[in-house]
Amino acid sequence: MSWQIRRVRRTQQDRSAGTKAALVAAARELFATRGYQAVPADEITRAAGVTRGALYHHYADKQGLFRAVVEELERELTDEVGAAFAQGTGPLTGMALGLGVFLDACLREDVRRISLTDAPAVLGWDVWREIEAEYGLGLIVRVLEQARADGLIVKLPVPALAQLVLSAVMEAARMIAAADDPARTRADVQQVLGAWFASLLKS
Amino acid sequence: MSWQIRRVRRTQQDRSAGTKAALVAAARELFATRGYQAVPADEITRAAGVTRGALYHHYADKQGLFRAVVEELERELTDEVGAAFAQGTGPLTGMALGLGVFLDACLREDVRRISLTDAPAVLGWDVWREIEAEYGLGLIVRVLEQARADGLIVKLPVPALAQLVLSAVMEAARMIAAADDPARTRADVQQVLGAWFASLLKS
DNA sequence: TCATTTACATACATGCTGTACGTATGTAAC
DNA sequence: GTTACATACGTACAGCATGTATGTAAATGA
Repeated sequence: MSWQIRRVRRTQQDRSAGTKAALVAAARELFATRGYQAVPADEITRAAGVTRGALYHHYADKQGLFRAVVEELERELTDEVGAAFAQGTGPLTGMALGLGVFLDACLREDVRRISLTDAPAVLGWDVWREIEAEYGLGLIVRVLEQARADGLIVKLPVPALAQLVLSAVMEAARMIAAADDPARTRADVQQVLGAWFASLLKS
Repeated sequence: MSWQIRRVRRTQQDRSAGTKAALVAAARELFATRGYQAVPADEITRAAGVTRGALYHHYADKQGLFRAVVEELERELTDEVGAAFAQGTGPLTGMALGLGVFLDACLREDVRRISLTDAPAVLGWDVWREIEAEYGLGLIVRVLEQARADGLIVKLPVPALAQLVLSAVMEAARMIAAADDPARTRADVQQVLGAWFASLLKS
């Protein structure tokens, strides 16, 4: 009988899930603070306690890992905003609540740097759009379609409207993040966006 | 008497201006078709008929050259849009004309790829914003301030409004460029933006 | 005309990515 | 349980791109 440490037997799925989670978590933190380009893959794997071999086994390339990080972030964000929206009594108050939660979330370093700054450039706008369609944009489209079905908003092409609203909201978040006076900037953009949203209402 | 080609004597300013122009022109074309990251500096200099030595003599780094390209593009764009705006009888018709010219211009490969896609990521949003403030954003701010001074539009914080309008217009251009049916998409976004702009008018 | 600065070329050092290949661990058949 | 295979990872290597250091030719000014 030996006292040597006996390696616990883990299933392959567990191993994969564990290292992938470690990679995504490490990458998320490093990308958030220093940006995609400035972080070598080697540093990510070291932080995750593995080597580059593991990375290139689970992901096609560095972009693949980045995409996994982006999707995790988007999923979280959409859940938060969706939950806030659901707190509202109707689509209108819901939109205001959702906007607030979103703008708050966009102050976090990871969201700012990864989703708002790097994602479109690293993945390309087409892939980025594809992801957005499933998360943030999808949420807005559903809300707007519901509101139009209820006869609450004017007749406008919903897909185009949703996309433009999303881009404006994201730009608003970037402005707040970069502003000298974030509180004032936030008030300004909320006023502008609020006026726009109000103009969508049927009189 | 020799038949050998005699090198014309050129001033240093001419030499510099010539190679810088050649570098910017070559870089502009290559960046437009394949994007900043995918184009090695060596390829640019070869297309310009010089070596990397010339590049690093005139610009601090590859980004420096990219920035020069971006500024040239922005200058041209702002001139075109500004001219279209001036054709209008008032700020309102001018805005419509300017929007049309801008959306057309954004279909060009160089504008799409360099200004709309790569610029923010390569230069960083802060530098990009700085450039925009001098060109496109500057134009919109002047127009809006004039319109407000004339009592034509409602009271909203102009800087925030201008920035959000610009981002929406740029996103509209990206949408058209990426669309399966550009004509229809263009009609849709113009309808949405038109409705927004109209809502800014004082009743 | 000679010294000095400017414009460029060449050669080099470094860092990062992706791949080829080797090894260890889990999994399934007999 | 042993054998055969698949999966998960580590290591070593090759290629490429950037930026810099250094050398050379052209222009400028005294």
